[in-house]
Amino acid sequence: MVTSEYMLYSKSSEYAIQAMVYLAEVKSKEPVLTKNIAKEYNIPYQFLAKIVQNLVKHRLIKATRGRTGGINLYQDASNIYLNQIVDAIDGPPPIKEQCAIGLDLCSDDVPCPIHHTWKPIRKAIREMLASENLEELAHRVIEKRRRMNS
Amino acid sequence: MVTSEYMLYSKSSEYAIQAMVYLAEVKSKEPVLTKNIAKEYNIPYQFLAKIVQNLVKHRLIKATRGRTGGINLYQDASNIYLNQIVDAIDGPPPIKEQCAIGLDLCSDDVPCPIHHTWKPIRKAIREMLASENLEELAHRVIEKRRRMNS
DNA sequence: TGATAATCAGACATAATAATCCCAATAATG
DNA sequence: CATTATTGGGATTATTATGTCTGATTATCA
Repeated sequence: MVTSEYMLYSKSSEYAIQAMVYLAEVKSKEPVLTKNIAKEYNIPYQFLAKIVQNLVKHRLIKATRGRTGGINLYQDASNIYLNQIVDAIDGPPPIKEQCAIGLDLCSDDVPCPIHHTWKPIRKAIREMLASENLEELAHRVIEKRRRMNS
Repeated sequence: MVTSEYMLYSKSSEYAIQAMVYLAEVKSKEPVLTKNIAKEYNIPYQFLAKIVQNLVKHRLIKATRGRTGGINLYQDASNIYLNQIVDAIDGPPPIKEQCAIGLDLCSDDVPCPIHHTWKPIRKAIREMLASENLEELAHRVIEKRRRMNS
């Protein structure tokens, strides 16, 4: 296999995050073209268009149809967190905690072999996704650009 | 999509870990049947057989062919760590650190938007996989069984 | 030595994810 | 009102991960 790294979410979610960070970054009142976002981040346009449709359904993005159409954030960037995006695209996390090693039945009482090590890490990941909002992320992207061009 | 949880390794690696924990658990001098492991953990037999072949090539398991054949750990369970198994099946981790958000170019100097939050978590995952050895895991599986039957 | 039972190896099949295509619906503009 | 440029949405294709089949090879045992 050719796993690159630990997977926190699907490719679709990754693209969704990138697109929404872009929207937060440009802060445009005017609708932004999905096409342009796709070009900017090298995302296959048609594929991103599909993902955007999904984000619209979940009211994370609002779309304007027609000639001068495009997309915008549905609400203020500071109110949108990564986990909302991931949940919209990949679906919400499972109710029951999953055993990292794939053994069914795994709880605090009857833990799987790596339960106690894995649990705090999973918690950290969840908290990371739940604490990062688009406005912060956009700021950092801008900062990153600045550094790279200096 | 239907992502269940954060993916630390492929399904193949998961099965590989389960099989090797089983071997560590039974501590049999005699070769153990792949078929029995598959049955015990509900792993598709033919698929597990493939994975086992791979583990043999990477000298994590030794196989005995012929009528009384089967598989055993290549070395003592206390010397085998999870990351070795995952690396054998999924391949070693990438040289360059990957950006969790899929933006290329991401380093301590020019970090991606979630670089500082993600980095310590990734480190924790790596350390978890590098610190858990099969003997420990096997002990805990046995302990788990005991609790479940009481 | 033939029957049996295991791994080995490569081709094949299925399912999930990722990506593409095509056209309808919508809306601005000359 | 025709043209143009956008999103909407269903069908299709491509790629990758997962799983299966079949036969060869190896070794034991009656």
